[in-house]
Amino acid sequence: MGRPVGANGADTMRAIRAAALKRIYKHGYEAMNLRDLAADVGLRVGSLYNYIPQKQEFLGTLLESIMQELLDDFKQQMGKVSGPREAMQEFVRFHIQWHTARKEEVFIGNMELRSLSPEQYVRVTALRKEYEQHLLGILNQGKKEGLWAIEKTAVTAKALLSLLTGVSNWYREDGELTQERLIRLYQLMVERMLHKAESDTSQ
Amino acid sequence: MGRPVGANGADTMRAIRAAALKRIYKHGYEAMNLRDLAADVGLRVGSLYNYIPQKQEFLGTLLESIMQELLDDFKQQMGKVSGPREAMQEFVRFHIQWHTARKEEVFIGNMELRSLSPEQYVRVTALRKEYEQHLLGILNQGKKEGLWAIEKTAVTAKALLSLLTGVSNWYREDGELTQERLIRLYQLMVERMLHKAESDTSQ
Amino acid sequence: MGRPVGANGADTMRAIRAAALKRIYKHGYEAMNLRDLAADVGLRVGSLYNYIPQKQEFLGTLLESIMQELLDDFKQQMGKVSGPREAMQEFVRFHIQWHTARKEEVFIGNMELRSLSPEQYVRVTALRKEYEQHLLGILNQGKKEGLWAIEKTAVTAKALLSLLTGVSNWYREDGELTQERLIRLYQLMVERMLHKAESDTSQ
Amino acid sequence: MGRPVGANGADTMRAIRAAALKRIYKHGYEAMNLRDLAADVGLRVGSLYNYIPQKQEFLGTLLESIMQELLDDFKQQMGKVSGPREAMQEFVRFHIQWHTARKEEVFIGNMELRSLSPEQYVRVTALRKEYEQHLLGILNQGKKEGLWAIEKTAVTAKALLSLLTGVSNWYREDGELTQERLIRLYQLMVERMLHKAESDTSQ
DNA sequence: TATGAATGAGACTTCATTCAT
DNA sequence: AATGAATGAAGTCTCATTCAT
Repeated sequence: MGRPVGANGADTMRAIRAAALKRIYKHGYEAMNLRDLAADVGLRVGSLYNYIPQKQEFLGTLLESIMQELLDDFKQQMGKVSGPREAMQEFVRFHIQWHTARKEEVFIGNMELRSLSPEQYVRVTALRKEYEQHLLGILNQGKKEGLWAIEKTAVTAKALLSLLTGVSNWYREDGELTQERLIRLYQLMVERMLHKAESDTSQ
Repeated sequence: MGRPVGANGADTMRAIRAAALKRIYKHGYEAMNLRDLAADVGLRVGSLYNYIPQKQEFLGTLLESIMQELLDDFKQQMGKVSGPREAMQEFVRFHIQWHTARKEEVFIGNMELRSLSPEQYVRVTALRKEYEQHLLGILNQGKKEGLWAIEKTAVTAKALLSLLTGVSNWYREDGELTQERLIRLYQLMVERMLHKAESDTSQ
Repeated sequence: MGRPVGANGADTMRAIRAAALKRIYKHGYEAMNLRDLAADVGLRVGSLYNYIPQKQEFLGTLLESIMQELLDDFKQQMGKVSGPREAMQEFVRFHIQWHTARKEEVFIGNMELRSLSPEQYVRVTALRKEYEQHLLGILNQGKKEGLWAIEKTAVTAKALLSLLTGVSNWYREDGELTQERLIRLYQLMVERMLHKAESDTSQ
Repeated sequence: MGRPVGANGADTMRAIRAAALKRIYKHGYEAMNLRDLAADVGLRVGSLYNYIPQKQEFLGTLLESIMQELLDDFKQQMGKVSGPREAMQEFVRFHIQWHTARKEEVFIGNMELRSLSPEQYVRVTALRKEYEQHLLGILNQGKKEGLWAIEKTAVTAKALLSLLTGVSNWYREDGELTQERLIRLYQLMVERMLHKAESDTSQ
């Protein structure tokens, strides 16, 4: 009992977040119990409550902060691109980089929406939509400029997000495929997907 | 007590499966409790055990049967296609049809793998791989015939599956987009994605 | 596990109520833990939840039913009295009888109001007020008929209730004082308290 | 950290006592948690332990000091009365004054006896009995002098205490009834209650 | 003195599961 | 087959209390 030497609240909070991320990623929010989570960071379960108000609340803020970080990183990195073509290439690069580097965050950000309370759900999905809007913007711009063969931008946006996000499901950083090559492959696929070919019979 | 009029074992079993599907889809396997599931089909929780052995076992057979049905349906429908081009178009059609018609099954077939016991996991993922192998076969065939610009078939297969499966995340049958048009749009995208364009600088 | 021979829901429910009454009486609602309560009736704590929804809910319905029984008994027993004098004598008798026979109920009905949720509190105190109204009615009637020296009926009603209810705090049925004599003593005191004496200088 | 400007140990201790009084009065000793109590006086829970030894100990000394103050005040104020009649009038006045001015203390002094440890219980109830003895003394004196119609002084003492103490349950200082008038009303009631009337059929 | 960090005990509650009827 | 009654394990959460700083 009492305060152990070297205890530091901010560090512990970060450790809890990291441990929770891993556990939720592996077995899901419902399957993560607080006793194990506490043990991961060297605490007893009661002590967790010095850091989180409720398990449910914790999930909400976790997901919200993940989406917020994604958005922040995105805005920072995408500031200086010029045309839609370059923007799309950059989008692919950014999305894949983030979704391979932050695989766990991304996964639970997609999977655990169903474990949120209604209020939390609204907040988190609002951030997701904001991100999607950026992609839609690029597509619309390119379509307006006549660059791409896009039938319905809304569908294309959904398709692109599925395509790119799927990477996090199978890509392993320690595999033979380097991240740079992975990005190049996807940039190519996307380029082709959007390309206006003569053979197109669309519409 | 006693058997109510009109009750039929097979019907009840089907009702349980359907109710479980809905509940797992909405809030996950862990969040589905047997009391509620029983209530869905007009039973008390104890009576469920006349139909299922254990909650965990039940999940395993549920997922396995879903994958098995997918495979069976696939084999039946894909029997008569000739070349890889036609095969790919058919694959897109089949996958989207199944993934929109059986949205709940598909979703939990992807999401609840982590709730399986190791043995169950092996069995179910084996079926998933078998399905993926069919797609890989088509891609390899097309590549061999020089039809498509494919850098790495493994990556392309993963990419295609993400792309197509993603449909189930957002498509609503009651929306303005008909299923036929949806399929056509995706067939186009896939065609373009695989298309060997002159401008391609790949490899 | 499973259903033991001879288990019967209604009996168990009654036993739980009785055991709870005793425990709350002795140490208060907050100090009553469900493990002990369950043990009192030969159950494990989880089994309690086949009978009660929540500890808090349980308290609410317990108090409500106590007050309701008091009211029901009161109405039944007081049906046939004629004038206010007789009514008052009967009221004293009834109140003391009930408050000595049902000492535990009475005590927690008074003490645990503070442990109720706001909604529960409203419901229970409404019943208490209804009971008090009956006493007020008798007092007003007697005052109208000029029988008694009552300055403020509201104050007198409160005073009488304190006086009579207090009995439950100290009276022991196994003491030397018989219940009949106790009642007689209080009837006398009340009679004198209300008596219009010549020496009265009031008003 | 460190001692805030203007803080004073004795003041803080008083503030804690006052805050505890309010909380225990409202929801009971068990329902008062030290975190909230600390917050009431602008402290964190750990700091409380610079003032109190244990929650349980604290309750004991609190109740003991309340009863001691009651006794001290009583002795001081009742020193100079002469006969039993005057003494009784004074007793009523004193009791009501104290029980309306110190409503919270009085209430918890009555209610939280059950939360005391056995040793604490003995100490506090000894003080209560001492107070009751004073009332008994007055009654016996009056009975000896043939002033009053008292069947059993012990019962009458209990009855009087219930009657008078009950005031604290409903009297509001901001109501229409002044304290002086309240006292007068109760003095009258008590006088009548003890009065030897010709109509008395007792004994 | 005050605080932040920790703990252990124990509370309420949920739930899959069993079994006599 | 269906139900009511029970259980044990485990989960979330609260709280008095301790102690290094």
